Amino acid sequence: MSVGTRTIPGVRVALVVTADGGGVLCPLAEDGSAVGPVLRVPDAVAAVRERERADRPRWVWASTAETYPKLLAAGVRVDRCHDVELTEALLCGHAGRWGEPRGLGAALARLRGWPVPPDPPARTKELQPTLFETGEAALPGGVDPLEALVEVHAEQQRRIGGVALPGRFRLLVAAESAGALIAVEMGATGLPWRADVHDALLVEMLGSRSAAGAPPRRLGELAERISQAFGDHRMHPDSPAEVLRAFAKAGFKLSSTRSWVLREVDHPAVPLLLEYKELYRIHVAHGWSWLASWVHSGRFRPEYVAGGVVSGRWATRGGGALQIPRKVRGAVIADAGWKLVVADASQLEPRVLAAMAADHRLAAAAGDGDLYAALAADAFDGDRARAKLGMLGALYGQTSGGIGPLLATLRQRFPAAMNYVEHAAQLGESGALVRSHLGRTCPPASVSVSLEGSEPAFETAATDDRKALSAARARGRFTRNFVVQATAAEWALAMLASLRATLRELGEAELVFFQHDEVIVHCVEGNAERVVTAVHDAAVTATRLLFGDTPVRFPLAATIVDCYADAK
DNA sequence: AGACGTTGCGCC
DNA sequence: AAAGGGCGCAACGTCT
Repeated sequence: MSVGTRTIPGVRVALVVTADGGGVLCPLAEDGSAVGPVLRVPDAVAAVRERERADRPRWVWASTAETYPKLLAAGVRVDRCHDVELTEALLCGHAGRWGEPRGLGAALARLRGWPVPPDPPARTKELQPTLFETGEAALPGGVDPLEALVEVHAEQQRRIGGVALPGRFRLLVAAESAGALIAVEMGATGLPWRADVHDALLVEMLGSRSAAGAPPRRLGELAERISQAFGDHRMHPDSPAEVLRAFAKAGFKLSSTRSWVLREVDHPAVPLLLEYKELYRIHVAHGWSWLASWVHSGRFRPEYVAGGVVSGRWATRGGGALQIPRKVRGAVIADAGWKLVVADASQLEPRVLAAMAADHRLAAAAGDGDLYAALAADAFDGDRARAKLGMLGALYGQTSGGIGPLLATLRQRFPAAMNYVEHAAQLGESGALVRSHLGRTCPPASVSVSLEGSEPAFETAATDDRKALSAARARGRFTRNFVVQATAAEWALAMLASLRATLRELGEAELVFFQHDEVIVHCVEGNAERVVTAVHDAAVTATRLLFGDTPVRFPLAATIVDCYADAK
């Protein structure tokens, strides 16, 4: 079937998919102006497939999360897109108007000075309708969806050109949009997951399953022994309140039942409780009911939410995909004849800081090996644990736990890097906004914090001052970490997008998992070595895209394994 | 009963 | 003396 799209010029193509599966397309120039006629086709999927085959334009659409699953379900993958919704959120954030409705309807309303409608509620996987939906419902009556899309996109391109560092922001928009494509693809592909192996792991840890409603055998036994340790006082070990009461009866006043609090208590129930907590956690969070809800046909298919975290990290909806406990990773096993390539960026955040701050001394000290070991040799008398503690303290704004001397050492050895995070913290404390390397902007403080102007008239004033100071410090820790975490997320997205492009050329290799600084590729055995090379190349590409010719190295450790648990 | 906040722990 | 960033999830407690 020919829809004639090959003849349409334009590096971008705006696309609206209508409820009946038809499509409306319009070729655009880079600046968003239409450079060809609007084309109506009866089959949007076929039109996209054909145009993609021809010259892989950048698809401009309202929402990747909304449109792409349907294309993908029909077997159509696209190379690039511009996600209007995600871009709108980035632009609003950059302008200090964080959290405003980001949908096409809202963006158009702002543009035309109309009342801004709220975003339609996010649709979850389970609630996906069977037909295409284009967000038309979110547009005021009488507005042509394609017209709205083209108009908003052109305005976005203009706004992008007006930010302080437009080149970087363009990269951010491209990376965010690529991330949205990958999130949909990865959610559809799923992570190879052997339910039989998972079940065996659970039985090994928790004991066999009991009758419905009853805990697994070992959990039940532990609960029984815990009760005995409290003098046959019947209790639920998973209820913090009951545990506190039981300890109080035994003469221990505890501030909480956190494991590090329990560890300090000399009582026979403590080791049993600690073991119970660990197993109970596995049972409720990644036990048999998780397995039944989330693993089907040998795949764990979580729903990834690109741009779901303010720092640009992904979130997930359901399944807890970003918190897979190490103890169940043994169930992640490659298909027969296939391998897993597990790659993670080593100490990504300190390296990102070194690059952002152009701290050549930190770059040189880090090299391309174990950053903390190198730092330890360089400044901490070989004590790697202290080097790591100090660096993480600097990134998170920690001051307690006796790390003061460590921070002092770092400040002395790497002033550029330390000044960078200190400055970000000061900006946050004074109420200013901070941005990532590519221009993602932090949200404003929800409660405005003012250090000045408090009237010390009553005795509560001192308390208020303390509260305000504490809130300002918390804000400073947030902005301090934001600049690094958000830039690390950008590096990871750029790496992922580059890797995806290479894997498409390679074939028989698919991205199956991504978590902040770690990626898993599932590929035929014969491709594994090439995938490892692709991973390393992607790291180099991402580094160059973000930081140009920085001396900072971003090693990406990749291992070829059959089972996720065997990596690192 | 349902909304919402808190606790505690999993991951980075 | 303390003052550790970002999430998701399940269970519990409180309010409505």
